[in-house]
Amino acid sequence: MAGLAAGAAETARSRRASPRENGRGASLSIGLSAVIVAATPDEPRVLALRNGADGAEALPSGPLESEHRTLEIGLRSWVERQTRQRLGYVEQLYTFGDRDRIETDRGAPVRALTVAYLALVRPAPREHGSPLEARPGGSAEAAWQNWYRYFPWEDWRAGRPAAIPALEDRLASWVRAASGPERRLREERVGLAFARPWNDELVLERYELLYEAGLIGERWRDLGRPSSEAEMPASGTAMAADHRRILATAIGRLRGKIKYRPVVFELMPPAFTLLQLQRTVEALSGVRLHKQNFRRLVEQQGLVEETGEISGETGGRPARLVRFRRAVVLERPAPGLRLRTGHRVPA
Amino acid sequence: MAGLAAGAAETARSRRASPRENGRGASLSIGLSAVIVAATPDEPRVLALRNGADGAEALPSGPLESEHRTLEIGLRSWVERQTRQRLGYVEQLYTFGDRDRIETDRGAPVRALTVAYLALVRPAPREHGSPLEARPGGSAEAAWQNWYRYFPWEDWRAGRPAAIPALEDRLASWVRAASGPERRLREERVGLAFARPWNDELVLERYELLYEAGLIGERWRDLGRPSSEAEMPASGTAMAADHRRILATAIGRLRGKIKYRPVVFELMPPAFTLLQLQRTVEALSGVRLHKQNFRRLVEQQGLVEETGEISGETGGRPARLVRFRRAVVLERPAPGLRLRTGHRVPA
DNA sequence: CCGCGTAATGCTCGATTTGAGTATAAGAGG
DNA sequence: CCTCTTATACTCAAATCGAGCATTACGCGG
Repeated sequence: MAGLAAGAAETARSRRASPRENGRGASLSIGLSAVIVAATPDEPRVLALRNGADGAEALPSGPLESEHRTLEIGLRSWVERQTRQRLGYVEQLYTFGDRDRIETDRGAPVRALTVAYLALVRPAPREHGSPLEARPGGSAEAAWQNWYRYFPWEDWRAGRPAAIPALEDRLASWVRAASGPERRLREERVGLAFARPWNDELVLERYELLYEAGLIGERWRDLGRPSSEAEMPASGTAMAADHRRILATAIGRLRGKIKYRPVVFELMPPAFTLLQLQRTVEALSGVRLHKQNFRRLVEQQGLVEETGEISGETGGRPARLVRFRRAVVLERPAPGLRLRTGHRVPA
Repeated sequence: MAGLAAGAAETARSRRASPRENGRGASLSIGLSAVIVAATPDEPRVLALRNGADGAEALPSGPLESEHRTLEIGLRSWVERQTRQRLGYVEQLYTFGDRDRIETDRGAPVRALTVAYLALVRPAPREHGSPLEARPGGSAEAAWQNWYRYFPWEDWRAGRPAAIPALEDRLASWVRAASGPERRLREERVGLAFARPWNDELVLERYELLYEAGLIGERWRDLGRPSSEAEMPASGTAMAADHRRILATAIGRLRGKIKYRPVVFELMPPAFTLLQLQRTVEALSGVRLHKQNFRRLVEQQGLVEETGEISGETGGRPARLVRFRRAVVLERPAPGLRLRTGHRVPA
């Protein structure tokens, strides 16, 4: 958790503010990047631009400008200009600043500091359940992408992903390639990240392992060596710079957060059925859930309330439409703690 | 959670790198700040410098330098130079960057971006249980401070803090001072942040409410108006710039994190008794815990293991000394989730 | 109108976990 | 040996969980 491994990237990023001279001779640029997430009951989606400097897909990003009062405002305005997508829920993710996160400004190297954000958007009503528009409007290059395109090993909804065995094989040899304490360390990291039962939150940890083991395209690009496709079985689509690492951070954070904050509802339409909710959670977390217990949880936690309406679109028996019950935020301290009241003394 | 309220501060900060010109005319500086936490069974402590520009206490901080390969390395080196304190566990907290977080460089305003970190340090063996050295060595101005000095309303270990009634009174009038939807909003925010039962994690939310309501010294300083002490009943010691906000962020994060990650152990000596552990958790979270249930939790979760030794220092019957059981990280997905395995289908 | 297929919803039930105690053990100090 | 203080064991009802089975209600193809 503490500290991300260094992710090198000499790829130039477009649209940055012109860099400033650092008193000590190096240059510095500050960027804002956004992981913009939407979801249907089938697919978790992220907004990507097709215009990476090297043609790779990229996250919407732009420079911090002085007229932006706060970082978040800067981000919102950039995103809206770039993708014509209005942002609702926004939270700061992480600030990436390794020295080797370099871009070039007219040939001069520039240290790139990027403050990354996670944003959740609600699909237009008719889109929930049907595919989202591929083109969210605005910049012609912005498109919604199923995020498992970048992380095929993260989707366990239909059972163990086909990519896993090959990846585990390669990881095992990567472990064997080391010796002594380093080997034990690798062993432990792999064991934790790929343990059964599957831990859906370790998205970043898995990405970093695969990166270090040379199973991620970006790794070879960052090293300046050609990537031999054969070496990377089903390792997903590459992205510009370290955007895939940022995306991994976002997915892990979101998967964790839905378990103790009612953030899923930021992705749901105003009214929905319990199965739609369940499928959306499943899409995000990449695992299947037990239907009856899921509804029991949602209902007895008071997360939703009746709208009184009925959906006919189910394909089976019609379902009640419910909506998010805002009051729950005032009632539960934060659904799902450790240290329950039983550990506390009445005071 | 999404977005921090703007925290203004025209106080100059010392020891920043010289600012760089921003293409658009404004200047920018990047700082690293550290909330360094230690704990005894009695007191949660934070390392503070006594040398704020206006004499206020400040968090250790310094500029990002180009020779630092990563932000975290830069932070560590700064802290070690400034306080002679070696850092163990370090995690990035938040990046603060409101435009009005300004410092001045020879008269010119500079936008200050600060990447804040949370660090946990283990006291020297003999210090756990006895007071920490006031002077951690290194810079003569660094001193450990009980963090409740800055947040008197956060310590409920001895029952409702004396400061609370006055603060709630003042908050109630602040709520009444608004009307319409703004009033309802304030009402809800206060209701949530100060609800019974007390929610120990809402440290930042409470600080921001008190700040907005004018009950925090920094507010008046930031507005450039004299703070009438009478208006601020028991509102704690002020800090330089927005350091108290950063500290609030850190405390809230730490209080939340101990509930699902074994981070407390980063603050414990190698061997300790269960009561020492309990008291440390209580000191951090500011609430008292049920002794028997606390031990049951710790033991049956497998968080600790016997050392075989016995402590004589208890004041009562001698206690077993235990140590953190590292293996727990490999066993439990993350002690304390929602969505237990019962919601998952075997796949 | 019947029988499927597909979902929605209801309900059960043993196994754990929790919340809140009570009871007993083992030192130190007088 | 009495008291104070803390450690540690054990209890027990209530709530929650994990895993199912059973029933209901549409649309649709005959």
